[in-house]
Amino acid sequence: MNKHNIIKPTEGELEILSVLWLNGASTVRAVNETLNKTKETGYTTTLKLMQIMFEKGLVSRDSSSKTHVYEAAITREKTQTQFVDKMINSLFAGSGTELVLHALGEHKPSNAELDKIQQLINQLKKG
Amino acid sequence: MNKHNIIKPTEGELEILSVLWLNGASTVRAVNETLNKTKETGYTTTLKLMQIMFEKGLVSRDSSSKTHVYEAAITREKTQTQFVDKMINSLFAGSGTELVLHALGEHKPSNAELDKIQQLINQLKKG
DNA sequence: TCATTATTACGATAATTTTCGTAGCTAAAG
DNA sequence: CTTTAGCTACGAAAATTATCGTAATAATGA
Repeated sequence: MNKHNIIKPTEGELEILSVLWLNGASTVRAVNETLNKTKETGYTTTLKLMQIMFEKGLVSRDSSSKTHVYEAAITREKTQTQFVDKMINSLFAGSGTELVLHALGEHKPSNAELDKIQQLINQLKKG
Repeated sequence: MNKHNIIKPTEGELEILSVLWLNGASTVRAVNETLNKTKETGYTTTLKLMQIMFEKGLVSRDSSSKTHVYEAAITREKTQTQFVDKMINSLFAGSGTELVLHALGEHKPSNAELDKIQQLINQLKKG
């Protein structure tokens, strides 16, 4: 429907997308099994959700063989941006910096990771 | 119901909480007017939502006078943590650092803000 | 060929969230 | 005292999301 995904995945859809991003193209059964590691879900429930996602354009599928193979049709990066933006606006008064400070405070990264962040900061300062 | 807010506000509820966090205790009318600056919403719609939020414990209210005055019952900070955690898990493979890097890349902060972030990083490295 | 198995399609239902109309109450204005 | 205006309560409906049972279909192997 919408060429440029203004469609915001629901929470359930996001879980499925996560699996697809992580594992690549997968059958419904494979996705369902992955989901069941953390959350009990019926096969047809997952199937139905993925069919709806197909209609919405969130996933594509190869239906050449009986067992369809689904693939994420939106990138992880775009979706991250979509959600991060929404959250910054609704919870951090529009300030990305606030979000960064909050995240750093809550999830203490290792020194190596801190270095990586610092590197990006230096780069941003120069640019 | 739940002593420690495991209750996740819906999107609509979050918008109302944002107004309450920003403006402090407010009447339904005041909240509704603020909401209408960016989004058309009927008065009774906002009222009903806030009543439901009261039942859920998301807001408290002073009903001593006819016109009730509502106040956020959960802190912005706790809610931020709740949503940031969820997002890190569902969209950033559990890595807070990834979220930070993404946010920095998308929302280029000013140099002053970058300094503030760097300061926190240095502090974390030492601690 | 026939029975078994795995899969999709379809539709119905439940659960949740959002929206709004209307009634009843109260205070203030006249 | 009566009318008017604004507010809450209540209930119902619409819209969205999540769940699952069942039928139809195709593939597999005996």
